[in-house]
Amino acid sequence: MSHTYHYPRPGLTVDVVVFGLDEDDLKLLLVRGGETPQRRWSLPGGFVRIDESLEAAARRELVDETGVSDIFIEQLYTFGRVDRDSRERVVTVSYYGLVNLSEHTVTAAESKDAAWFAIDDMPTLAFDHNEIVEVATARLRGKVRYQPIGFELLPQKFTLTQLQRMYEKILERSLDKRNFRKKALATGLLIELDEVEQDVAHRAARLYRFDERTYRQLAAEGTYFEV
Amino acid sequence: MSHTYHYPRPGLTVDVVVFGLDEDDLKLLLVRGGETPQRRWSLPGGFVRIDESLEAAARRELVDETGVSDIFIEQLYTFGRVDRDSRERVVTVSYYGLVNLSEHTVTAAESKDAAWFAIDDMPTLAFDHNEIVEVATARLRGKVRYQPIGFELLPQKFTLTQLQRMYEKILERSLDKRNFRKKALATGLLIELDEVEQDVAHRAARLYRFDERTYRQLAAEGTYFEV
DNA sequence: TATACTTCGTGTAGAAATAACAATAACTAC
DNA sequence: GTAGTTATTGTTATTTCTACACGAAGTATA
Repeated sequence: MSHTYHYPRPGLTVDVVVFGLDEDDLKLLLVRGGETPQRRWSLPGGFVRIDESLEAAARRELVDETGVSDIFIEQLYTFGRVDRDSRERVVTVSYYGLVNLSEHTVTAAESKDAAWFAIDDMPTLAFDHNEIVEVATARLRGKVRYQPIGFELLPQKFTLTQLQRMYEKILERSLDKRNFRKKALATGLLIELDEVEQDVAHRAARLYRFDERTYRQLAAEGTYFEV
Repeated sequence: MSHTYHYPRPGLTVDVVVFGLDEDDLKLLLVRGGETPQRRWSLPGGFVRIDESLEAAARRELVDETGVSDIFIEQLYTFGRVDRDSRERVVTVSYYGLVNLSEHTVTAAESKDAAWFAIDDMPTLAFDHNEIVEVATARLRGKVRYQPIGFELLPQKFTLTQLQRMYEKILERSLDKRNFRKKALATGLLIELDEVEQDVAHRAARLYRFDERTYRQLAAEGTYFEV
């Protein structure tokens, strides 16, 4: 690694693909700042400062541009095509994040030109952001099969039907109810609560919560979880 | 993404973790340039130029520093801890690569201060490079289970025993011979050749080669391969 | 040319995981 | 109390996985 380097440096940014789930759809958080060419919608993100880590930059930009804070994020991929931004050379480190829309009300969103879009009804984004979203979607689909990250999309207390719907929306196929419940419970990662859902016009379903403690134990042993 | 940005920019480098396999071990390609603090061994890598893609930069640095060219590489992870290089802020995009040591003779290596190290007998590396190697090893172990990338580590023509040894070295556990062979053949990704290995002091094993054509077809359909 | 040595190549049976399938129970709304 | 909606639960056939051992093929050498 040569340290005496005097050439111009590529710019370095972070961009965040935030997935949210509501009763209907898997959604994506986009912003429309004044700075993007053609005022296109784009992913929240911005330049990395000299004194902050990549993840810190991603969280900072996310709060600044959308008001969304304290969510699960994870690094996705780094995009560095020379012409990905027509104005100048910029390399971007992308992150993806998961939120449950019911508990995380994105209050600041509207006023700041941020909005949720259904994932299969998205505008053309600025730069290569559509490509980043595709990579993020593929990663989510792949990862959800062997790591229980999907819980980040649900409220703390959820029903097995909600859990199943979540998987069905991410994987884009329907799952057998009885088999799904057997497998989900067999992971040992669900804690059955003494509560049922409220205000439904039919038999109320039992509520469960994710067992983080057991998860961390199993994860440390390198165990896999599949659904 | 704010475009009017006048703060100092982090440096941007690439680093490559190259795995090689010989009869004995899984090995790693390291360099000892004059520029690293304490003249420690480090991963081949260097600054990204303004007019080249990340992968191009990784390949260029790899050739320059080790003479190794035209190998399989894939992006791994981007490391951006603020203090990962004590001299200045540098973010590095890491790649991992796979070569078969028998066919790829690294001629230029010795003269350029490059050498192969057995993966479980490595020196302390410069910067956070030991951490990068750990992430690369974990990725390789994870990935080899559901994508047939391991073939990059073998010569074009190989025996089933060689294939099995390769998996055993990567996964660090022994596999059952009969079950392994059944599964490997069942993937449909092996082409049986009309040749056997040469110059062995015992019954010679049949040679196979990897069926890239079939692989690409199956990969396009999103099929998984497990061993 | 026989004998020792090494690796190659192969099948089966029990266990476990997976996939397909529907009827009754609980509760709400009217 | 009746209609409507969703919750909850078990069995069986199929597939996949795991454990396990021996004769065949070829080389080396006495």
